[in-house]
Amino acid sequence: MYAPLLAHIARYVALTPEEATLLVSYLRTQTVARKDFLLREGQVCPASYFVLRGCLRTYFISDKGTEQIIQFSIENWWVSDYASLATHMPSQYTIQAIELVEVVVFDKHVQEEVFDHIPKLERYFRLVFQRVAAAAMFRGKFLFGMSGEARYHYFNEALPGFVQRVPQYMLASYLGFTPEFLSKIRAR
Amino acid sequence: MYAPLLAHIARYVALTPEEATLLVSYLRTQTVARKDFLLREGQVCPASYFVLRGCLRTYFISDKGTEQIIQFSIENWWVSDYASLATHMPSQYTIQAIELVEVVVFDKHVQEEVFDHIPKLERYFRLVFQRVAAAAMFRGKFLFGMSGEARYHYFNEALPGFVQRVPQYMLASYLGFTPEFLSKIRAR
DNA sequence: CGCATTTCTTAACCTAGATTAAGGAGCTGC
DNA sequence: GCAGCTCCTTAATCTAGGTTAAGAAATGCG
Repeated sequence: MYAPLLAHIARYVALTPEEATLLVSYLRTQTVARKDFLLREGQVCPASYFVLRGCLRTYFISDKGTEQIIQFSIENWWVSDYASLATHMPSQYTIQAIELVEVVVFDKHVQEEVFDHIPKLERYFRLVFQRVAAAAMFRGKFLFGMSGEARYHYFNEALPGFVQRVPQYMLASYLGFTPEFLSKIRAR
Repeated sequence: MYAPLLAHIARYVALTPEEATLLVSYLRTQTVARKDFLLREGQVCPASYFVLRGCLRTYFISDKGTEQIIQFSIENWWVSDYASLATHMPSQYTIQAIELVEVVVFDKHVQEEVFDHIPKLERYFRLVFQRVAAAAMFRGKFLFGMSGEARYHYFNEALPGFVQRVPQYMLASYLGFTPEFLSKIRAR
């Protein structure tokens, strides 16, 4: 049940069996049905989530009422609204399951205790977030450095399985254009 | 010289005087003249930098040969190319001073030793990067959720001093449109 | 299995922002 | 102080992608 998370942690830091057991005692898992929500706009984000299985999307509602996806989260990814988590402000984002999803829940109210007891996890999360910082830079390059059509082709070549896995209208939203435009690209 | 950095760290973790002295012994400062570079495209990024004074921009060269800014870094910000730092691959970005800049240099080759000796810094950086993750989500909302003109007005109201501080053509690049379009917005 | 809903495609028309060109204002360096 | 460079503005024209509408295909549920 927690094996994928422990394996992921092991890539960065070596937990002793005692530390692993202790960590697991603070965690729980949650299953989210397709189309169900991990976080709804207006809620205070209560936890960080590690994706064991499935795919989630994080989106907000634009002024025009459309759903603008800013990230997908698949297996071995951490997902949350970190601003809401830290400040207890209501979130402006929605995190929804695109397919049946299973996550490990790392509740906010246990996080400090866990870090106190297992300081190695500070390092683990520092490294995880450092990759997030790198990915943010890359996404900037991706969005600004390529036309919409170029972004689609790049993404399709880099992650063909993923492209098959999500609805086209969601992919279009994430890539920054409309479903109609994506259809036009694909028809060329 | 290092007081702003130590003050920034103190917001997140309490270092003992010994830890602070030890940390400082691993650091150095660097002054970068206006228009000079902290990192050039093609270099392996050698350090993380904390901005003591001044402003830097991180950009890449687009296919059209234009400079596309993905971030500015002002006082109390950490800046680097985290992908290059971690992987030793040549960076695809350039980090350049917009005005005279002074930074604290946290060299890659001392980082592990520093974290070993001062584990509290793992927490400090975890918290710093967690804010970076939150900022990345916000930037997604900002870029996708507003028109170019709305982005300019929002930014101008949120950070008027900053808008005065950087050349218009750089601001336009960061906000995702051309200098001519920015002139048009301002003329309305 | 049928029907309702969701997803995708197509195309005509529209527009936010890009491109191009030209010139003025401000700044910098000698 | 002036020449050259950098920055900014203006406007005509163009285009990448948006909007709107309609309908087909796929999916899901009872």
